[in-house]
Amino acid sequence: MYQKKIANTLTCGSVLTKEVLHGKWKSTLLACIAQGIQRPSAMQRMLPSASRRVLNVQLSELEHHGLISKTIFPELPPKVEYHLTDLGRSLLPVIEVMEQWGNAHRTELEQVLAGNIAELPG
Amino acid sequence: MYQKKIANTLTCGSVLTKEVLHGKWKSTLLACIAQGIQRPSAMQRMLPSASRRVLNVQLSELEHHGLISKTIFPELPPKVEYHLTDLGRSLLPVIEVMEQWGNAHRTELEQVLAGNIAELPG
DNA sequence: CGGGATCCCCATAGATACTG
DNA sequence: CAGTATCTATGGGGATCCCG
Repeated sequence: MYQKKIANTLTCGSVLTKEVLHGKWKSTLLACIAQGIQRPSAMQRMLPSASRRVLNVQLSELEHHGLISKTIFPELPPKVEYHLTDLGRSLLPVIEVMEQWGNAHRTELEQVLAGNIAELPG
Repeated sequence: MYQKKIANTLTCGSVLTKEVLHGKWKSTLLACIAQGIQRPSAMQRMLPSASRRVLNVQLSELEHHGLISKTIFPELPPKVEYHLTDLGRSLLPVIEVMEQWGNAHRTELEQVLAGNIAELPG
């Protein structure tokens, strides 16, 4: 048996995950929702540097990807809440790992990424 | 003490990590190198759908970010090898986690991502 | 309050061709 | 074999305005 090139299993999975997290605010949004920030206006207050449109776009994508669910309350004024789905919840540990690696190497990384990362939320 | 908005620790780290992995082929390249595929020509054979230029660009970025090191052998024909740095090696478990999540939910994800993901290496 | 629609910029990355 | 220069296309994301 040949070594089957690169372990497809290794590459593909991470590509899928990257695809799901692809978008400037997605991981942040998931973190927000996980913390109980469920309404669009609250998220916007959380992330002042993100435009409303982009938030909407990315929330739609997250919803479409099955990571979050959207509840519309037919009230006045309008009210919307987002919640994590099981799939979304299962992604949290992954984000947490990325989180920890990023924090562990923050010093080195910020030096090198300087300029690319204008505004970190914090 | 107020709750300090969103846990900065949670968001920032993952943003840094995402930034480092940002690029179509980066995680794949890291996986390649980790598996002992160290020469550009070999990587290109591995990833026929990636152009030479893009691979070079992304390898440069990885190098600049301190994840890999580049060794140039002053021979003829030219020979170059890339190796993981300690920082790069430390990122492998993270990729592995992303990998596993992606594989675990492959079925659901591929349905939804259909179209976005044209060609998975595998 | 929540959500489009439109316009515009720029970074990513593909194709191609050329140099050491 | 390795790397670079141009040109181009695509799409992510910012700003702004308007509608339920």
